[in-house]
Amino acid sequence: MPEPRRHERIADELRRAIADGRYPVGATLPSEAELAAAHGASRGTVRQAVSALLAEGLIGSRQGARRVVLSTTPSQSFTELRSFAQWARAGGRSAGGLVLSSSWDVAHTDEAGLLQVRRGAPVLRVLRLRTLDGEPVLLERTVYPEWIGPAVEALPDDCESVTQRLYDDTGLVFAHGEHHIDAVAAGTADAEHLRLRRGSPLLRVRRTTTTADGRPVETSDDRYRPGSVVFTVRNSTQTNPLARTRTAT
Amino acid sequence: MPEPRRHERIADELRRAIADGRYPVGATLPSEAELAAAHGASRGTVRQAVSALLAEGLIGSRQGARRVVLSTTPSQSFTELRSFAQWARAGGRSAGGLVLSSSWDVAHTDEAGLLQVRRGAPVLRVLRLRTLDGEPVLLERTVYPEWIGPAVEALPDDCESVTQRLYDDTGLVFAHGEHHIDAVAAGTADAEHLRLRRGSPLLRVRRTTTTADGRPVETSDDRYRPGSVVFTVRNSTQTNPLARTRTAT
DNA sequence: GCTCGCCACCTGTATGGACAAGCTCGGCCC
DNA sequence: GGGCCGAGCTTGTCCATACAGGTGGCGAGC
Repeated sequence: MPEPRRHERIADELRRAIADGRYPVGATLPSEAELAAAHGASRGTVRQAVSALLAEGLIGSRQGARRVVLSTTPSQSFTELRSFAQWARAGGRSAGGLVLSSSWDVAHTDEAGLLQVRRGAPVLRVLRLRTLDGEPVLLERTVYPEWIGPAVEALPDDCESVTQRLYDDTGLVFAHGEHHIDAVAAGTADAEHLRLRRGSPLLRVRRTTTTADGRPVETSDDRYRPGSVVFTVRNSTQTNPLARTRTAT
Repeated sequence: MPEPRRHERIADELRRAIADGRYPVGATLPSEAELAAAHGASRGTVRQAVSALLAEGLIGSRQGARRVVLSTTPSQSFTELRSFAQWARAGGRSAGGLVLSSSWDVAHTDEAGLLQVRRGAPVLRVLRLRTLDGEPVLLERTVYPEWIGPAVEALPDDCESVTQRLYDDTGLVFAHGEHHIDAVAAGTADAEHLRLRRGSPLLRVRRTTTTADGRPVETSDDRYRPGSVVFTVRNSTQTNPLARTRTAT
C-alpha cells in the first residue's frame, strides 16, 4: 500500500505534515536521528528524503542547525514544465489544444543548430493555440525535425497533450528541456489568436526539448497571455525548482 | 589546494571534462565503479558528485543505463538568483546601482502578508535603478520591513551589491527566495528610467527573500528591460535549475 | 549582569557492503 | 535473417558506522 521506496514514503509524510500546518513556516523539523527512529529507517535514507524537500525549496538546511521550514506551498515542478496539459490537470483545470496550421518547411539557421540538423533540412512547423478552461492563454510555434514530424502530423488537431500522445504512440520520452524566458510585444498573429491588442506585452518562452539521450525532439517559441500564467521560481542556497502557476483571480 | 570536500572535487573534475568537450552532448560518462576507482573514493561519494551534475541539468540518469551528457554549458545557478551584482560579476560584466528614491511608508495589505508584518506597519520603500555595463536594464521597487530598514538606509546610494553589503554590515544572509515571473507593459516611470516607450513589454519578477530561518527580509517588484536579460531554465526528469542569462549580442 | 568558553547535539562527509531493478548486447533458436 | 532471451553490467535503494565541523545553550567566571 505505501510506496515501495522508503525514502519517498518519508518525504511524502514530511510534505504532508508541512502542508497540513503541523510544521508552519519557521518551525524546525525533527533531527535526522529522530526521523530515522520514527520511521525505522537509517539516517542515510532519511537524508535522501529531506534532500528531496530541500531541492523543492520547502526547507532550508545548515550544518549544525536543525532544518527549518521555508515554505508550505509545494511546487511539484518535476514534470510540470514538460507538458502544458499535465500541468493543467495537476492544478484541476482543463487544458485544450488546437492546431491552427501545420506544414513542412526547411530549417532556418538557428533552428538547425537547436535541432542538430543541417541547415535546409526538412522540418515540420506547427502553430498551436492552447486554452485553459476554455480561454486562450498560449500560442505555440513549434518546429520538429524530420524523424519525429510524421508522428506529430498523425495526431488529431485538437490533441490535448502532445507529450502524452507521442509517448503512447511511439514510446518517446521528453526527458530534458532548456527554456529561455523573456518579454516581447504581441505581433499581429499573436494579438488575433490571444484576443488582445497588438503591442501588448507577452511572456515568451523559447524552449528546446530532448530525449533522455540528448537528441532534440522539438524547439518552440511559446507566447503566454499575461495575467493567466506566472512562472514561479523558488531558490535556496543550493537549489532552484521552478513551476508554472495560475494567477490568483 | 584542491577543495577539501572530495565529492566536490570529483564533481568539478567532471564539469571541467564536460565543458572541455571530453564528454560531448550524447556521450556516456564512466560508471560509478570506474569513477570511484579513478578517484580512490567510495561509490557513495561518487554518487554525491554526479547527483550535483544531475541537479544542474548537465547529465541525465536512468536506472540500469550509463549517465548521458545532456548539455555542455553549465548554469551555476546556486547563488546567481540571489544577487544581481554577484551574477553580473560572475559573467565578467560590471553592475551598477543607483537609489532613485527611498522613504518610509506604511505596509499595504499584500505587502504585509509577504513580509509577515501587520497591515499599516512601517516599511521602507526603495526605488533602485540597476545598470549593466553602464546601461539601465532593471528597475527595482523594493519594500523592507522595519527591522532591517535602517541598515538599508545606511547604505550608500550607489551601492553595487546590496546583498553583499548587508552581509558585511549585519551578517544577514539571503538564504531563500520566491520569484514570480510574468510580463507587463511599461508605465510612465518605467519608461523614463529604462529609456523606452510607455507600453513597451517588460519582464517583471516579483520576489520575496527570507533569511535561513524563514524571516522575510524584502519583497520587490523588479522590471527588466527586454533584450538585456533572459531567464534560463533547464529541467530534466528530476530537476530544474534556473539561471539569469545575458542575451547574445 | 554580562561575557566567554565549553559541551552536547546536529548536520555534512565518507566508507563499505548488500540487494533490487533496469538496461545492453551477444548468442541462440526458429 | 530476424526475433527472443538471458547473463552481466549499471544504477537505485538501504543499512551501519565513523569522524569532522558548525550551532546553540548552559554555566562558570569576571
